[in-house]
Amino acid sequence: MGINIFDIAKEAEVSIATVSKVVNNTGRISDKTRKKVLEIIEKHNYTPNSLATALTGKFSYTLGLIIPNLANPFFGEIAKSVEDRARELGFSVMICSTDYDADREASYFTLLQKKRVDGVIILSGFEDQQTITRNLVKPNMPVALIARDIPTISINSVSIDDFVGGYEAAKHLIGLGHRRMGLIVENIRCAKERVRGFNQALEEHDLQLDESLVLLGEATVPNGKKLALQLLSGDEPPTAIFATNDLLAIGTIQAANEHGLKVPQDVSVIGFDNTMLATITDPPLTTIAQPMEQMGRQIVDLLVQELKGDVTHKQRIVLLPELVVRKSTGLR
Amino acid sequence: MGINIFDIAKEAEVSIATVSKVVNNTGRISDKTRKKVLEIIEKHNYTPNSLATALTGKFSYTLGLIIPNLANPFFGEIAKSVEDRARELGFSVMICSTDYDADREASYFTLLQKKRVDGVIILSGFEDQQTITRNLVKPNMPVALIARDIPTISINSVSIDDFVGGYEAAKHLIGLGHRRMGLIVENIRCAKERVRGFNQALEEHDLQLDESLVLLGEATVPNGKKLALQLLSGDEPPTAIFATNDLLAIGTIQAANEHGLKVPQDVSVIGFDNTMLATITDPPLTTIAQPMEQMGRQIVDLLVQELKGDVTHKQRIVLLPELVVRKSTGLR
DNA sequence: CTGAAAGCGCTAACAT
DNA sequence: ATGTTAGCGCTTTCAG
Repeated sequence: MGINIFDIAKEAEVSIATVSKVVNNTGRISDKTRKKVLEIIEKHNYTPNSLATALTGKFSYTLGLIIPNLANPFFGEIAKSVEDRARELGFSVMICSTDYDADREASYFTLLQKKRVDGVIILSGFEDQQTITRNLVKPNMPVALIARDIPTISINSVSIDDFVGGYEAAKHLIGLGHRRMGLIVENIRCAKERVRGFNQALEEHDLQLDESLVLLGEATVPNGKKLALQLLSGDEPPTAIFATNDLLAIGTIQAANEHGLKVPQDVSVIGFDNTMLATITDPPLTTIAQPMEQMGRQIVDLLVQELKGDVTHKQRIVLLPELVVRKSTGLR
Repeated sequence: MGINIFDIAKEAEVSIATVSKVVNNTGRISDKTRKKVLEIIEKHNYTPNSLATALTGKFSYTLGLIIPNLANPFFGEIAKSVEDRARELGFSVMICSTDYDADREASYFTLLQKKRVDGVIILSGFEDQQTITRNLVKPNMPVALIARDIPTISINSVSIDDFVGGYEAAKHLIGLGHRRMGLIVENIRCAKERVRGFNQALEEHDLQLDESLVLLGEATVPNGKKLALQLLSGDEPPTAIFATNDLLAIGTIQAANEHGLKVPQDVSVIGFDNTMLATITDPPLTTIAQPMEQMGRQIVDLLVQELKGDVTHKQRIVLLPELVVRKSTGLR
């Protein structure tokens, strides 16, 4: 194949060690030889084989990112930010879409080990403590969690305070005069935290959630629509609906429209995430914002610090979500 | 670090060659030894170091994907489909976001070479023939283009017929009685093809494009809005606007709303791509659909065929776009 | 059917 | 300041 370190060494009339040293800027090399070697390198457009480098050295400078589905803008934005930051720090990222398939998620663990990535960032579809613990912590591979958290294990993570997010959502709705709320909830742990926070605010106002207005389901627009329709066509429909992510909220708006209800006049809708989707619906979606950009950055920083050994203790960074008021919520 | 082929060989009381053979199912091994080796492998959860394998063997089983911005759903959907198919074929994908930065795009070429990926799929922000030719074709690295095409070089590619897409858009609008059209065009070659197709349909109907109604700009929602506002507040505003992608079209709908115009009663809007965004706007967007899923699949197939040497001749696959009529276009 | 040994391209002690 | 050499973990002839 291509040209290698020996070819350069020979042509420059030095040893491969010397070439290696000028390439990596290590050891002491006279300006003269350095220049000469650099010239030959330039001339042949030589670039070290990082597979060999990784095999020898400490790092492969590659990170794995395990994520449910890139086609979902929430994950897309996070992936983008992870890749951006990784690149700044000199790491490439290998991307693994699980499509919410637990087996696939597990098999990626193995694959990433084989590929000798230096660390793995997980945005799991589940929060199956078992899978993660068994597969990654055991082989002693640096792992970091993003947007999900497993409180029981010691692991670097960046997430938001879901409880507060739910709390804020409820407070906003209550402030607008709503008393009877419907919930559309994705079936994952963090969504349930949001519901807990929501409930807390309710209780503080002596309000109580009607359990029959809490619907669980997979996070897609059509599914949000289906569930919202169910909510809206009941005997005593809610005057406001909290969906635990933007996709579900958008489905809810669609359902309202289809049901002949105006948002927000007839029913208020509030989402969660603040993806770009929230800005393009009509009406634009009031939602609880997650700082996706920042989360991606920080998780990479944490992971890289860990694997470089800069920092020995693990961190759990919890960011605070923020209410973004647009036009989908209004006075009761 | 971890356990390696020697450890397995020792414990199984065979040579490393034997272990290698059972792992790769090559050579002839007695069932007895095979079983024994497999047992030890299982016991220690041994998994070969793919860096070493790649260093020796022919393939690294890794592909590079160069793409502008994962946060854009169009790219996200393509990335997902590429990753899915790659995985089915046993390849991982290294993802590289260029953010429409030519330097960054170029530097990724080099990086991917160093990492010894087996091939690269490019969805470039530009269609700078130079960059691609210089950096990839020269070092003899298999490259495939998706959603973009460079007619002048011999390279595997999957794209759609942009000309036909534009033609269809115009035909649809003309059929609805529109005569005065505005265009919002992303400043890349394929978008201009779409405009050419659009023009062709116009000419066939003895219509002529008013050049002052053709605006160029970067493909973002806010920018689409800005440009559309410009179009809409002119002396003789168009009755229909063709935006060369969904993002721009969404901005256009927003501009219309803000300008007090109803879509489609006062102005029709048609987009391009058919991302999930098109379904959630109000009104839902009429658009020209690209089969993103299929494009991703096919480009991976093409690239893998090429690098495995299964197929020697290059292919240029051109898919046909399809008009998807929703609610953003109506009778003049 | 199995094993010895020569690489793959590079880094990092250790000499010189 | 530069070179020698022993790995890194694996595949693959080539002998036996």
